[in-house]
Amino acid sequence: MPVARPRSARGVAAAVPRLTHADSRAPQVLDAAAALFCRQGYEGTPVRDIARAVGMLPGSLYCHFATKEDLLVAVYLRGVERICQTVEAAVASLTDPWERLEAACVAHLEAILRDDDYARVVVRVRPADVPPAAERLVAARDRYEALWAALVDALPQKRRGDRKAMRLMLLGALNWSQNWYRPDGTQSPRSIARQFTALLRQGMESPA
Amino acid sequence: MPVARPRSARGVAAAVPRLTHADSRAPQVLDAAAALFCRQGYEGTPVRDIARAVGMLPGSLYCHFATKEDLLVAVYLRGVERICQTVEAAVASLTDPWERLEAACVAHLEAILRDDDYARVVVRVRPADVPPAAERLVAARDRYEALWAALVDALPQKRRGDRKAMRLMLLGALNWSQNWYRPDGTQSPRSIARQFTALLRQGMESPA
Amino acid sequence: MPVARPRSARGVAAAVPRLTHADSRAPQVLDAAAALFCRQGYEGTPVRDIARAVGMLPGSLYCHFATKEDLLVAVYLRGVERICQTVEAAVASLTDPWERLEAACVAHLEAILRDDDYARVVVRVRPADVPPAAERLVAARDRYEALWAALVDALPQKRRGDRKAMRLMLLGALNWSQNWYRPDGTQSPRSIARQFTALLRQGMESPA
Amino acid sequence: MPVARPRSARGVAAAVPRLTHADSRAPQVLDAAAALFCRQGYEGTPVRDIARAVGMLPGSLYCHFATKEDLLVAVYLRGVERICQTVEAAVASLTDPWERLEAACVAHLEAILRDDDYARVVVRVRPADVPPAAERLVAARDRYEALWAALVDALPQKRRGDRKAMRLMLLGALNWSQNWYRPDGTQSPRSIARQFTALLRQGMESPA
DNA sequence: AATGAATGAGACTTCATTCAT
DNA sequence: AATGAATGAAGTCTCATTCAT
Repeated sequence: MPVARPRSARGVAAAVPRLTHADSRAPQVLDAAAALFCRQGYEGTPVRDIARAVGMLPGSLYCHFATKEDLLVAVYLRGVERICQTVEAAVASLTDPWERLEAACVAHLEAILRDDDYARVVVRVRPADVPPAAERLVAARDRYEALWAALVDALPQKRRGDRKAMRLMLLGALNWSQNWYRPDGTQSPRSIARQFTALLRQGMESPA
Repeated sequence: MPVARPRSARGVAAAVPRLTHADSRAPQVLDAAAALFCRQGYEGTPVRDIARAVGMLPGSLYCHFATKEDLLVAVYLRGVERICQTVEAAVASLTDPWERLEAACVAHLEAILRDDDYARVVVRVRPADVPPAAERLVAARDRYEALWAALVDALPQKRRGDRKAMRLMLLGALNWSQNWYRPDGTQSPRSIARQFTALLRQGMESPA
Repeated sequence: MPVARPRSARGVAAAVPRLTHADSRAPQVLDAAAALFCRQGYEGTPVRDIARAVGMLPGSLYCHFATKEDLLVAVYLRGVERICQTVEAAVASLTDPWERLEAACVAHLEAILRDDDYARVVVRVRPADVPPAAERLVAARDRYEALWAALVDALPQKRRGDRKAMRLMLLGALNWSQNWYRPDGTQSPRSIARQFTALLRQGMESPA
Repeated sequence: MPVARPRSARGVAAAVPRLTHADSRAPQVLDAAAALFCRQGYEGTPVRDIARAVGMLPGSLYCHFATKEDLLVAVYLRGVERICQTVEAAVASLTDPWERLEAACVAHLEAILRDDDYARVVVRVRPADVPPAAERLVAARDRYEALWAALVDALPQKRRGDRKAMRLMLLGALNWSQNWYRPDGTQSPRSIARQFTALLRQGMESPA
């Protein structure tokens, strides 16, 4: 039974950066959530951590997002949107199918390994971990994969094969790199992307 | 659902009606934990669920494992052990390097997609989710990957390239299939494994 | 979600964007609070619901009422005032004591079961639920009960008996009807009131 | 609600009141919940208060009841059961219909005003306050009311009238007394019950 | 080996209220 | 008069773990 708090004024100077309306901190919340979700996972991140990261109390988050789940959905959808744009931008000026594919791989890896917490969440969080939102997440992810399907379908293909299998192989290999990539290692996202693309193109048996 | 008894053989039974060590239900607990961890993840599985699956109360699990983490470690280590054996057995009778690789892929996929909850846990659970045990888990996983390194290194290679990249690509693509594989789909673990291997061997540009 | 405008007509829009006092939405807030308190109770009604019902934000309510409690008190007092007037008006033109009592019962029931959210709150909300305001609420309710005491005391009484008991019985039975009355049932507030009055007048043993 | 005793007999009480299995405190929890629900209502009672009343931590309650709601349901159902028994016992040795009715009123009032916290909850808590359990509560309450219907139907009736109305009037008046009864007043549950019954039997117009 | 009760920390969320704008 | 963000306390509930029996 929460009791009315008496109306005493609250002390403290105006030095505290009390924010104006225009300064909605929802974007900051989103950023913090993305940063934590991609590092600790969804279940592994208490809302309190997100709140602390932006200097709020846990309850204050609910001014901006109705539930923790909504927060994840917002991050995820934005992640899909961003990586779609990133990849599309990366291939926009190219015409050769293999060049386009390689550029997409580079962009994808740079995003999910280094640059874009939102995109990282898309790869890190399993939709099935958040059952009530799973459908929407999967739908979004599918949009992104459609983009890859187009890239793959554009490749010249000298031999019979399942393009779908190829897409699954490539994207799986790229995504899984989140599990082993270390930023301080010898490989860069770009170099990994190139190697994977080359392998896929020529195979190990091709002559130099 | 008794599974192969864990490593060490153990002492004799007492005369008292106490259950002998051989009757220990630890293996059942381990099975249940593997089944749940690989489906719901480590954090997503309450010990209560594991207990219920074997008809015990939560507290009773602690007769067999000191902590939930220990339980995970036990499952994980056994998972590595089993998939090592599975893959080794699959390639044992083969000599051709590519045949060996393909057989390994088939065995790996059948294990992590269908047959072996322990192995599935190895692919599903991130060591980083369980910080205090992470090192041991990674060490075990590395043992398994060494096996793949050997398989890959044995391949004849006509062109320069990073064999490590190839291993990471292949294994990543295989493991990631846990995220999209559906048992009721048109593809079987075996057919996926074959496609991936062929792609890696010949690339998309090779002529038929 | 504009609510029926309260009694007074409203002047024309001023040139100045500031609203005049006549424009105050306090009455609408009061109406919404009455509607919600009588349906969901005091504790069961978040201020947010009240705000939403009048198209405001929760904080904006505090321009009109210092606390949620004040809001309840305002509703409650007005409820007492209104049901007093309603009942008084209903008996004003009658002189026969039993006719007056019956008319009062009809008016009371129509108010608390159907017509008057404010009056309903008086019956629904327990003063003890709002300790700091309890005294004022009870005092108001007592004013209303005094009215009933007068109606009952005016009855001719052939036998000894406790008029207070009679009042408590009748009013209790009427008020409790909030717990079982269904608007779509076969009984109307009026028919219930008549039956209760008749029973009280003649008892079950009286001959027809 | 005694729980099955576990195998071993129990030693003497230790100084520390550590309880044995046989001492399940579920009944104490239920008692405490009944005591608090009937005084503060369901929503007005935090589980923490119930826990403190039995010297537990809030979380510990969930060993015995899955949710706060389940706790209420358990209290409520038991309340119905008890007041049914109380009233049935009170009328068992009587044959005269009016004597039986009066005895029932006395028993009912003594229970809901003084003796039986469980029964008080049945009168105090509105099923509609607990939507997911409302149906079960109403069903239980209906069982009790059926008992009253039988008592009322057994009355000799000299004039036409709605027995249902009579039951609703009487029970409503009795139940509402929870809102005004004060244990330190001049009236006892018994005296109230007698007055109400007499009024209902003879009405105010009957001669002495 | 297993039980059943209890713990204590921490999870997400709600809510009346405040306040600069 | 109203907004929108934030507060801080409190709410119900979960969960790994402990321990006497």
